[in-house]
Formats: sequence, C-alpha cells, structure tokens
Amino acid sequence: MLRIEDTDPERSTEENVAQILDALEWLGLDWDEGPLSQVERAPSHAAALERLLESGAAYRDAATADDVKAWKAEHGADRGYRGTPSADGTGAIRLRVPDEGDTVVEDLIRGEVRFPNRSYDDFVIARGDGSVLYNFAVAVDDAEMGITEVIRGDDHLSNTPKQLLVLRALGFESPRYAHVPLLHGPDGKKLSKRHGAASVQELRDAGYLPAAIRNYVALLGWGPGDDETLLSTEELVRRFRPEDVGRSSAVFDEKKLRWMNGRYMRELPLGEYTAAVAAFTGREPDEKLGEACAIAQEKAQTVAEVWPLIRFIFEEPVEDEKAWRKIMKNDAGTALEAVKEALRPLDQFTAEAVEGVIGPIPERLDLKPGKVYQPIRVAITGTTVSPGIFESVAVLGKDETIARIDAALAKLADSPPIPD
RNA sequence: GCCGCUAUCGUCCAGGGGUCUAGGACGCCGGAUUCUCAGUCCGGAAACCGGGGUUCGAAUCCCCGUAGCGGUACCA
Repeated sequence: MLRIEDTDPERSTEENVAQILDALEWLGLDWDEGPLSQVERAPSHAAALERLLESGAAYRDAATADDVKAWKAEHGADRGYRGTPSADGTGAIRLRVPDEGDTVVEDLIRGEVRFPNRSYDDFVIARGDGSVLYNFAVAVDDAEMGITEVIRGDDHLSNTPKQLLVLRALGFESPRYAHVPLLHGPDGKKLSKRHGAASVQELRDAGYLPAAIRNYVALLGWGPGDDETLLSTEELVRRFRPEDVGRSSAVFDEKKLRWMNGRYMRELPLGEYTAAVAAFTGREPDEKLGEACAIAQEKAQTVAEVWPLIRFIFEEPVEDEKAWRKIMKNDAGTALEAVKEALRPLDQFTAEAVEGVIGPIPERLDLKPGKVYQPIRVAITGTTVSPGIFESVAVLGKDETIARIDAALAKLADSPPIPD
C-alpha cells in the first residue's frame, strides 16, 4: 500500500497525489491503489484523541512556544518539556512522554536506535481547535490501515519515536521501519522531499529513459555486492534487499545518469527507440522517423538529443553563420561540385552507394577527407555536427541533397570563400 | 544549544581485523579508431576525516574530536 507522506504544502492534496501517481506510472513502478492518508481525515483521529485525553495519556496545555522555551531554560536544554494541564481545558493537546527509559526504533537499515525519553518534549498532537498534527495522524493512520512496513527518508528517523509513543499510548502495534538515506544535489543540498516528484518530471523532460533512471537510482545508497553497474530491472528486483541499503546520503550525479542512459538508448530496439523519440517530440513514429533514428542511435545520450541530430531530414538546414564561415572556404566549392556530380548518376541511393561514389573524392582532389565531408555536412544540415555523412546523405535523399548542395554553391558564388 | 544519524578516489558503489602496494563505475587526463560530434577500445592520475586506544596486526573494533545532515513548530 502506498502512502504519500512528503507532499508540497503549496499544492492541494489532489495535485500532489496526481503528480506523484503520474511520476510512478511513467517510471513503470507498480503500486497498489488504496486509500490515501490525509491529515484532514478527522473522524477516527478525533476518537483517538478523545481516548488519550480520557486516559490521561494526553492533556490540554495552554503553554506557548515562549513558555516552553522558558521551561527549558530552567530545567536544562537536554530536558524535554513537561507541561501542566490547563485549568480551563483549553490549549493544544500534548502527549505525555515518560521521564525514564528510551524509545527504541528497530530500523531495518540502521539497527537499533535509542532515543532518551527525557529529552523529548511532551509534543503537541493536536491544535487548540482539535485538528491533528502530522506525527499523530500518521501513527493513527498506519495502525488503522494495517501498515506493516514503512520505508521512508532518513529525515523521519527522529520523528519515529514520537509515532511510536502515540502508537503505544493507543495500544496499537507498530510497523517495521526502514529509513533510507536522503539524496542530495551536486550542490550538497537536499534533493528529495517536495522536489521528489518534480525531479522525476525534470528527468523526463531532459530525455531520460525510465529504465535508466531505475537502474541509476537503485545504485544510489545500494550496491549489488559485486561490481556490476548495468542491471536490468528484473535483476534489480531480484537482488535488491532493503537491509543492504547504505546509511550515508548520496549525491545525485547527472553525468553518470547520462552515461547510463546512453547505454540504454543504444540497446533499445529501433521500434521502441523511434516510439520514444516520437513521444518526446510529438511527431508520428513513421518510417521516415525510423530511418532517421537508425542513423542517430549510436550518438545520442538522451532522447532530447536525438532531434537536433536528425531535424535536417525534416526541416530546412539551420542558419549557422559561424559554421558556414569555418567550413565554406578554400576548396569547399570545388569539393561540393565534385560531390554533386558523383551523386547525380546514382540509382540506388543507399549509404553504401553514396560512400562508393563520395569516398574516392578526397584522394582524387588531393584534399583531406574532412575538407570534403564537412562542406557536405554544412550544406545539408547547416551545422558541423550530424550523424555519419554517408548515412545522412542517403536518408536525406538524392533530390534534396543535390538541391541543398546547389543552394550552398549559389551562396558561395555570392560571397566567395575566404582563403586561409 | 539539545537529541539523533553519517564519515573510503571529485561523485556513486565494493571491501566489515591480516589476501589492501584499497577494487569497480561515472567524470577527468592521455592515446587509438586519419568525416564532425558522439560512441567504442587502450592507458593514467585520483581516497580509507583527525587523534587516541584494543590487537602480533586496523580502512575494518572502541573512545574522543571535527565536519555534514536530520529532528528539535499549535509544518508535513
């Protein structure tokens, strides 16, 4: 059963839930749909509160934050606040915390963690108006929903004794806990919590594949024991054990995710690859897109990087004066003429055929290969970067390639090449 | 301040008393692949937070310190 705990207080519960479920679905993570815990779910909370008040396990206390501070100044900083029931029955509701002993959390990852009761305040479980607070609400909900395992961020470890105390006071059994280390950004700042789902959205927008994200994230705070890095989701599921999770927080390293994503991209069957690119760009996954993807697959690290590499097949060459000036000089015109003439008689316009006729040109003209290939690249794409030149020409097609070379030649005639 | 957690290359993960002259991955640097970029292949630099113990022996166990993080709300 999924319970969404860390939500963005700026948004409504519905928005939070929708965003998180959406992220989970995209990531391909299963969850059992069940009731979601909400602090607003008052009825059973009120009943539990009543029980606690009646048994004396909790009491109303009118003390303000300043009063608590003053109390501590008097009794010592390591001493938890102990209040006195207000005479008029007003004020926040506090749970009585024992003075002796420890509340121990049996954590699957951290082992036995002891918290001295005397240093915990009689903490507030409900406001003066009766609305309940988080540590009370989760504890009651866990019990009522029959939660048996709680896996959550490390930042809740020191909240756990409070929840345990509530559970105990109510006579409920406690779930088993596993507190996993938090994730930090490269800047060292916390990256999880309210940015958790937003981050998934960002990774999705950046063109990462769900499978790569699953693999990468699994390796944060956990290792398979041997030195395997690329693990299929099946393998992850088989080998992952919560008790093997490390205890220290990890820094999210996008460089490594990029590398890993590239590996997954290259291993994707062309059909799936094309579908991913289609979904990302909002195009139809037709045959042309498939051909384009085929020549870009070895080069892109993310889905987002594919389109810039193949857009020249679908759109006019981009305007890039810098690239033009860098490449279109000296013998570029001569080379382009030769290429055009070599291409013209071709019937079978495949990458192999194109290579067959263009390949010998550098030697014939006594030019370095780059002096021939780069002008072609700039002529058909407008840029100096593209998939392999023979493949690019082949997929663009004979007529379009020649038309673009002609256009380049015309522009060259207007503004003659600058010699080095 | 108090309570708690954590501490191995820049980053992630191994190693949990001798096999550690500390292993793998990303990144970085160098070389190769003489069409760009990317990819791929080969090579290299790079770490046990500090101090005390325990022990024949400590990266590994204990203590102290330091640092980082979390909690300390009538937030979640």
